Amino acid sequence: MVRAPCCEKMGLKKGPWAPEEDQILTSYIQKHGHGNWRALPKQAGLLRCGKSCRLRWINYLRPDIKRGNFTDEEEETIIKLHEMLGNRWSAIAAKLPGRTDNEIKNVWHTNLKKRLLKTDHPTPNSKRVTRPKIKRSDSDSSIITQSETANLNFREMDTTSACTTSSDFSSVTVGDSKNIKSEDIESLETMPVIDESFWSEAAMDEAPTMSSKSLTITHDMPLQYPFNYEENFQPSHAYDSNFDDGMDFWYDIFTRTSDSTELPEF
DNA sequence: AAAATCATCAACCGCGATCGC
DNA sequence: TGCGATCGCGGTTGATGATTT
Repeated sequence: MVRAPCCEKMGLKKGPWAPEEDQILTSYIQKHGHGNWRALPKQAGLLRCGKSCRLRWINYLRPDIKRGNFTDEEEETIIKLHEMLGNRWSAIAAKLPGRTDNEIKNVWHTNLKKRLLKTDHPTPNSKRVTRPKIKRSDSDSSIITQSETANLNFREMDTTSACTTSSDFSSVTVGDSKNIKSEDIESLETMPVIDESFWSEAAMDEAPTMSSKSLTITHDMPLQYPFNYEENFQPSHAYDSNFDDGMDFWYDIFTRTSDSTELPEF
């Protein structure tokens, strides 16, 4: 099999993405989705290879990306999952809504691996020095600042309010927007009862009703730049393959329920 | 203050898996 | 069923800012 020539040989651009390119890619996916990554850049008018576009979208531009530093709980989850799954970053990412495999991989190599070498039993509350997020360049600074700002502003949805699209579920978290602790993955005995209809096909199109009052669906606020999410974004286009795995995970959690209607303390 | 070193993370690369003709 | 095209994953690199010397 003959490989397609790499981007450089085709005269395509490499390296960091410019805000204009982000805008073009975002607009295109909003309007048309990403049927064929390879054809996308040509159709969108980008001098990038499809691979690069896909990576940019998945790791950075997707509206359901959670930004900012990892919480202790998230880090503990990664450590635990890495014990179980090894370097299967995409599988680990599927368990951490809003986080990408690339991001998790980076965190593992730059932070967690070293921490594990120092101590066999790291504690979530152990004091750590967290370096501030690096501002990579002047052109990127607005993106990072606004993204981080956006990340601080979760839009909490009432459990009975409408979740009309699949992407509404893409950042599902439980227990007051916190993430799952590693121990909870092993012992999930007190989870809320979810109506079966929640998981039905129709539920993706219609507003589901959940029986647990303590379950909260959260949704990351869209990035200020370059999105105009509220007006223009079509959530169906945000669908990602990892979403299936993520849903499997949540389904697994919620089906292991007891009579309790309260979530465990995360 | 400058140079050297370290840490971070976006992006690239190559390969195996999967898809579709 | 075979084969080419495409996708997605994991490993790696390199640019850049932070910290240390």
